[in-house]
Amino acid sequence: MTRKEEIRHKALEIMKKHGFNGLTMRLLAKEIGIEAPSIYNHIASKDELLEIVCFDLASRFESAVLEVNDIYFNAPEKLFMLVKLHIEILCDDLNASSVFMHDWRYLKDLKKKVFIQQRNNYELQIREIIRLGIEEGFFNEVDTRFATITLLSSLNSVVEWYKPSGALSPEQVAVQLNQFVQTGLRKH
Amino acid sequence: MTRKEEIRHKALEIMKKHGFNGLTMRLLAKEIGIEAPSIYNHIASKDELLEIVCFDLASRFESAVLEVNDIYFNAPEKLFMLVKLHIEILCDDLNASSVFMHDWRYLKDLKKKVFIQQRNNYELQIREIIRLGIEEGFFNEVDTRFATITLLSSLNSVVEWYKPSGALSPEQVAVQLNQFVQTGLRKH
DNA sequence: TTTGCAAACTAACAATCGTTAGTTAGTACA
DNA sequence: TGTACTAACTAACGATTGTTAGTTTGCAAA
Repeated sequence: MTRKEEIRHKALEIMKKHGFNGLTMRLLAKEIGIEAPSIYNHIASKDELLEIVCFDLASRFESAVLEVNDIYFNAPEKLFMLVKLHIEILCDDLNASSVFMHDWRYLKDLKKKVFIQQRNNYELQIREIIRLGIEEGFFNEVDTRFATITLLSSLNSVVEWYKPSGALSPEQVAVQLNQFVQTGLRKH
Repeated sequence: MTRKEEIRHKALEIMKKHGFNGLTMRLLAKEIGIEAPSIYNHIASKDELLEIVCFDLASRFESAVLEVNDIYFNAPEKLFMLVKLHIEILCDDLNASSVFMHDWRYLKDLKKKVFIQQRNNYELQIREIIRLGIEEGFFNEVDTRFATITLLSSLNSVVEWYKPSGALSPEQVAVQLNQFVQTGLRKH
């Protein structure tokens, strides 16, 4: 692992724990074992650390939904596939995912604007899957925006509790979440 | 509205927009039309502003779940009642709710510990409702911890999109959310 | 052996933060 | 009128922040 990678990795760890504002360059440096200004031999700014995480994950989510819309055909299947990919991405780096969820709001004005736009686009494509499901007669006639946001919140909660050391694989979590959002708690 | 109330109200507005760290006493003062140090004639500290919001809401949630467990009898009914009360509390002050969701992590060590404990207690009581629902044969045999966290995430997402000026009342939102978590997206 | 570069260092700057001290103006009440 | 209190003010403190400038060290290539 290069120094730059080490810095990014440690920065994510601290950000997950203390939030973006709780990450100080002096603390980050101390954890690595160097002095704060030395960090700037490897990265451009503190903001950059946040931007890279946010936009990297955003683009991965975007790829996922594009993939889903390319291949799978009916809406319940599409949704299941999306849930799987979404959870897979989240669990791939839980520190990054946590920062992505909580700290994107500390992006600077322009970057924040772009980020929100990407996120909205992701949401729109999920809405389309749900709309399709209604059209196909598989889903209840819910408000698609409402359903999408609620769905995503359910999925994203994974970053709050998932432990790689636990019993469930990301795939298994996805199956459970898929059941939750598709069939709900009630038996029938 | 007294000055103190005005300060708290404006502080919530700023915190919702910029987070706890984005709230500075100078900005807060400016928005009110006084100087920063004057604020301290009315409040003890910046931290206090956060603590009051967090613990006020926490205790309201706790009351709600106690009320539910006192009165209503079967699990699906209990759950519906809880969803209604939860959404009602969230929508009562959306600024406060947003801060409650995002900024509790900036509570100081001891306060944070107590807060997490209260939140865990709330979650535990909801788990109990779900466990009851499984026992009664109404709910699928899900992992109760998983279900509770997922459920709560769904409910809490309301603070991200609900607008009092919109078409839906909190009650109507609760009905939709209840349907979502109990019966899911799929038709049967 | 010399040169060049990567990556660390020390020192410090300018800005901003929450907060305190000390003071002043206005107002209600004795 | 005199007194006490509320709520504002100005000035400033001490700490912390991200970051820059300038320097030093070690190593690899010429």
